[in-house]
Amino acid sequence: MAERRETTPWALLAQDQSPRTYAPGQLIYLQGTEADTFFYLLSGSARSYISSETGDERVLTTHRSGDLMGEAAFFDGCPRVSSAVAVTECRAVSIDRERLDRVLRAHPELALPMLQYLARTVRLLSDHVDGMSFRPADQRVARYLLSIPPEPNGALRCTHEEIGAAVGVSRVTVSRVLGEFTRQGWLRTGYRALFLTDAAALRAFAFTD
Amino acid sequence: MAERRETTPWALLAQDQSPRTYAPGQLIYLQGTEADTFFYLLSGSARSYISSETGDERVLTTHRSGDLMGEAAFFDGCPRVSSAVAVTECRAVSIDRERLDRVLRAHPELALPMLQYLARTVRLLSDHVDGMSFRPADQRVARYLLSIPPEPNGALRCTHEEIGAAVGVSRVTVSRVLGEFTRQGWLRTGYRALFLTDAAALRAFAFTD
DNA sequence: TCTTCTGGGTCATGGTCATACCCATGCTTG
DNA sequence: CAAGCATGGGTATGACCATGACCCAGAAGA
Repeated sequence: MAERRETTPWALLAQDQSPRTYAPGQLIYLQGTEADTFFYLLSGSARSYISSETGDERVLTTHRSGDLMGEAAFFDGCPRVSSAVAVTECRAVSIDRERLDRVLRAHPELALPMLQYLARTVRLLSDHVDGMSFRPADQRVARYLLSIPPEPNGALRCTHEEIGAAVGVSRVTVSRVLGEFTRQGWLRTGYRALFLTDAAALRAFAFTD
Repeated sequence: MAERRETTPWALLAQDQSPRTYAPGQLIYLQGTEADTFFYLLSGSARSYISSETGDERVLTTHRSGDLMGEAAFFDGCPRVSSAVAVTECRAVSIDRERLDRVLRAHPELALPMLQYLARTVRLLSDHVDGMSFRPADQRVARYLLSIPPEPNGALRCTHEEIGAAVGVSRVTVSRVLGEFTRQGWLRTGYRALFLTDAAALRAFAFTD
């Protein structure tokens, strides 16, 4: 994950393109709409999620600066499978077919990293399927906690609702599970923040059968 | 789906490669192992699935001739996320990094269809996540039935176990759901086969909220 | 300061589905 | 034709988790 923070190959895509700024909470693209562009996120973070007709949402991933967004739907030419919203203020350039063709013709070596990037998305989604098929709610929560990049002071800044949306359980269940973890001495809760006090134990729990 | 049956761009990958034959049930690659090749399926069909430590299996997709297999793990260089086994007798060529590099250098126009193919995999997995997050078991089963290519006589050749593994429910639940569908007059059951007697009604059920 | 809002904790209730049995049926092989 | 085995189907039980309801605490805004 960390190596993606280096200069990405996507810089070539963004050349001469003026980025657009998105305010926190602003929609970047909407599930079901035509995907004639994809995005290269220059700064900020954004969430992509799928939503049901009843309004339930399932967060697929949180994109950070340097990531691509919406490439999958773009490449296979079908409607967007997910929506994306800015979490923090974001700057992103959008790339259309004409531009991609041009850049890819000029820099064919870009194809491999793009395939690699798309493959990572496949892996991410496979993990979701694996989790929902085989892991109970508490393990899914544990794994999600371990996947969040902590703040400098070690705090995991997230609400129960967010965790629930990410792993596919209700807010209530998250609350119950976190209570259990606290009782085990694996974490401590602050206001809208969590602190792992025994990450090793939590990890052991998360990855046992 | 049907257009994939035409001549695929992957023929270029297979040139001068001698295909290997897999007997029905034979393992093609194993979840968790290193992914130093991927496969181009020339004939037959194969299933890819993820499995838990307890032996439960979740079928992700059934590959047919003309498909690629195992590209995702190959491209991001991590262990295989799924296993694959031959369903019928299969012929497939395996492509390693050295060969891919060579072909891609000679035919850069191959990159786009590969991106497109990988993107379809992303969509497929997103549908799995969507289904498991938002759809009850009976709708998932209905959708799966509608997605099976029927035999010439209209029969859907599948066992309850297969259906269950594909949509992530137990054999028992499949049995219960199919019983309900039969009672509704939407389908008729034969030995190891199903016949849709009112596909329209089933479709309506499958795609209502 | 008072109000409002959002996030968090907890309960009872119920739905959904897995598990573990059991039995029925129809291929299949000796 | 018989035995054997795999598949299909039924049922009771219980685990798991969502739902709706309610209350509380801290933050934010007037």
